[in-house]
Amino acid sequence: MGLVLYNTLTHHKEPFRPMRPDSVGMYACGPTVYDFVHVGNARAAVVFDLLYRVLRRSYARVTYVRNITDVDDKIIDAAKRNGEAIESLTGRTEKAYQDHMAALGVLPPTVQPRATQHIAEMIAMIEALIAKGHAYVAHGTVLFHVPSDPTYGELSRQDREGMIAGARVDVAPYKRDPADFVLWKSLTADQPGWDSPWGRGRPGWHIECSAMADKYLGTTFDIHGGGQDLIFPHHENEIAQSRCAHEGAPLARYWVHNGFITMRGEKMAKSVGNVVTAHSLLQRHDGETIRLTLLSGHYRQGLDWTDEVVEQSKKALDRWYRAAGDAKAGEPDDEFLAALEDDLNTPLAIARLHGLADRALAGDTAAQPALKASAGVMGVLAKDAKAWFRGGATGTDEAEIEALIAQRAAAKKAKNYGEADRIRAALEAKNIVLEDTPKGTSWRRA
RNA sequence: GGCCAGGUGGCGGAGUGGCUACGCAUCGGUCUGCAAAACCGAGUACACCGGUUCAAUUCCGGUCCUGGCCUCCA
Repeated sequence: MGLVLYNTLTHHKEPFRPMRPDSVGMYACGPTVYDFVHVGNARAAVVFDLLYRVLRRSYARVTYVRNITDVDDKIIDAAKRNGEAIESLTGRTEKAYQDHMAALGVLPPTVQPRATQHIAEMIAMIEALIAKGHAYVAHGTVLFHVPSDPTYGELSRQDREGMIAGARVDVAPYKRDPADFVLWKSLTADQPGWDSPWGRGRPGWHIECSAMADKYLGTTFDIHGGGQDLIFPHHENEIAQSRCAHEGAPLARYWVHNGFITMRGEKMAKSVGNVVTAHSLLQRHDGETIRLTLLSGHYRQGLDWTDEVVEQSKKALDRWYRAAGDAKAGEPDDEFLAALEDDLNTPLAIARLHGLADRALAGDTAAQPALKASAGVMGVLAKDAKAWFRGGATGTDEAEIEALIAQRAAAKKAKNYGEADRIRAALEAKNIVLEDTPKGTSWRRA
């Protein structure tokens, strides 16, 4: 079969063929580190992590680059508000991000470059753009001249008229064209910045991705990913900068964009005030539950975040852990893999996992290793079953639970079912569920 | 206004020109002291209006509605 991906550039699903037979280069836009990421940011990370995992099955070398944006107005503002040094804020936020991603089963990318460590590369690219007539300097600020790139707008299918008609275009007086955007922003001496050929300043938003992608993946690479809201202007501008700096060579061959997380149908965003952070969710749910919820809908569709969908994912994982038992991972199921290779059709893949669980529960021992391995490709079912059902601190001592189970067994033997049910209810109140089997009573945390 | 996605059963959510998606919830049953888990069974869907077709939820056109982007944004 082989992987098929929907390419935003062409609006079609296309068979994925890398530039080189055995290696793939992929870039995904990472976080701006000034605060905890929300579920929407987590979705992007999980989606591209899944793509990374799928690619690694078929290609010997996959280079996955995910940047860390550690220079930005929001960072400077947040640091000022906190009375904290910028490096302190970005350092501790990045640490939290790495921890949260690990909890969600997101593998570390091959490279996680930081913007502040690539200022020289950005300056070099800006100089090249000026030399080629695609950028100009105005009052210490360097701007990309959009009309100098005749193919501008290809990704978002926006023409310049459309852009300018948008109410929020900032038509600064020093711009030659309303659509021109900043490559290097001039700053006064007291603001955090770097020296450059155009004076003190800091890079514009888009240039870091172009410069770092060039450094780690080369002029043209295979896949570029990000959230749908980055299509315009961020990715459009990245494309323009890189192509113009590289004599027309395209930046990326496949563009992959994930849909949004919504709350009651509305986009999750700080400005709306409806964000749920990964941090807060991880305090209430296992990372696998959150990850499966994020993958429960197709990545290009919107996903409305509710307690119900999280609960459904929890139940699915309970069932799979029960079905897989202590089996070691074997080979993933072919139909499952085919679903993932069809543009990451995770809902269909999940249906396949349910099918494997059915077989495993019916006593097909071959289905257990297949279930474990298949779910593993999706980054879930990675723990052992006992840890899944009994893990998590609830403050109830396990010895105490066993003692109560023994008491209940005695009561049952004496046909004192009132007492037996009382003990069971008392444990249930502590979130402990008992299951009587022919081999005795077992327990799990709900 | 321009551009881009969508509207599937109580809910979540795939997919297909004719054949049960799947899951959650619900109802009935098996099992159980009763539960839990598991299993069996039940059921309902494809926004609306036209068109193409032997046949459309699936293709085409139109209408209505929802969400996103239009230089903060995953």
